[in-house]
Amino acid sequence: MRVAATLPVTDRARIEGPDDAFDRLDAIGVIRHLAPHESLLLEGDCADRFHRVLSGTIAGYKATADGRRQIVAFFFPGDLVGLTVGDHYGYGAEAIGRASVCSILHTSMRELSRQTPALREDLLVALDREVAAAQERLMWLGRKTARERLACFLLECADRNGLPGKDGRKTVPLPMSQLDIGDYLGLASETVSRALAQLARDGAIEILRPFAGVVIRDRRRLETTMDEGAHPNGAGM
Amino acid sequence: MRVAATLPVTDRARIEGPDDAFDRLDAIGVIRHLAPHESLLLEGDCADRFHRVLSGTIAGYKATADGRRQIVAFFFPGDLVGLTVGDHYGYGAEAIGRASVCSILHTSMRELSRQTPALREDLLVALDREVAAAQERLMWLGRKTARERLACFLLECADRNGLPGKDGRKTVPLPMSQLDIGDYLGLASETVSRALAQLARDGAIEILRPFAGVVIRDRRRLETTMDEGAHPNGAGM
DNA sequence: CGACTGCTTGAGTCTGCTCAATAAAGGTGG
DNA sequence: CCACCTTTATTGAGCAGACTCAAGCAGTCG
Repeated sequence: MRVAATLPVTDRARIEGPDDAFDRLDAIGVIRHLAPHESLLLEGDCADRFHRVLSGTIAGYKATADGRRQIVAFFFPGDLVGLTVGDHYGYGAEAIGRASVCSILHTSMRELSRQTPALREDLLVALDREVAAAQERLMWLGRKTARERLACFLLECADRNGLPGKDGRKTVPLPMSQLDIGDYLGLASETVSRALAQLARDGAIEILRPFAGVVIRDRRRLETTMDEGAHPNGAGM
Repeated sequence: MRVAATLPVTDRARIEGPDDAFDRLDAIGVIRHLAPHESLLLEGDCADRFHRVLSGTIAGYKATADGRRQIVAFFFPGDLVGLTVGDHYGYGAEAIGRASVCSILHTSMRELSRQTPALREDLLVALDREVAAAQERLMWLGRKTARERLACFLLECADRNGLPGKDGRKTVPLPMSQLDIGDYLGLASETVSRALAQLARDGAIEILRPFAGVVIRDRRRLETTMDEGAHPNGAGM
């Protein structure tokens, strides 16, 4: 898990980071390359496989009939997309930019996990993490202001994909558009833009131009912004 | 899973509903009775056991330093509380009213699952359902209006705990307070009260007085309300 | 080098918030 | 059994955070 985001990836790219049994998945899967915005799977589709991200970023989303969209997760290299034991996917998924994945059929997976019991355990861990992540974000969406959500998001991204810099600074690549960030945080894209601008004005971050990420300039300040109080929607105090 | 909500429960109560391997858990667990608002586990505590709800309702929640609270799940009889493979709980949990649970140590669980491989599978299914539920609710909190969230919530409760009535009507017991519902839906309790009142005015539901649930009077109308459009926060169109 | 897409910024507005006061239940103890 | 206190639900008034709409500005790509 956890890699520098978008690296040129050869056909059999190795994901860096702590070795988990998932590395073995690459051997039984099929590589697929995705163009920007190309769909990987649709909500409600019959779930006969899942995908391991090799490069790029994948967005998992739910949509309503009238066009509203909620991104339920961003998947980075090493992450598993479309993991479920049900028979239908709970969310759709599409590539943010160019991306590549390794697709594993449930049937192949079952076979492999007979030989490698550790895989079952790791699957449990992966699902567990997904639960924790989703529940953490329920807190964001239900009880935090736009600024707080942004701060939480940036710190999460920093911890997952941040590139270390001098004296605690981190460059955080954000491959997704501000519209996508809004759909992830339950905000309008304009609100994302304004909140980012304000964090930059406050000296917490620096925005990379043209927009491609941020540099964390004052992590402490960002962390206090995560919980500064004020009130999610509506009114005064 | 799925039972009539609050029944007088004897020490070794049997949960109704489709037999799952979890019934076996009751044999290796310890019964515990909880008073209203009594805490079952704390967020961040060392996770050495989980709990199966026997009777009553349990709320799983996260809280910020400044007192904001987000309920991440309601647990009804048959549900598993505090299920994780990590070593710390991701949320706290407390009883809504009187409740009883069966507490299973991870060590006992491991032992039992060696004998009963089906348990491992069911655990996966349980976690998978938790993921799906949390992600569904991300959509509610991120992209739905107060009325829509309420409609979604009532229909979810109806499907889990609803008591069938004549011609499609269902009595839906709601053991939690409106404040709890608000903390579940990311709303103020006043907003819950107002949204319920409006649904009742529209003829979709009938509110049981004193507040203890609702009767679904027009399910079709509730279902269209789930997605009626309009816009989550803020402004006009 | 246009046409697009994505980001920024401004103006105005609505949803859901806070604060506040009242009413209705529930629990407790005399 | 009733008075009292606490907790929960209702309803009103007013406010503000985040929305929509709209215009303007880069960058990017064909």
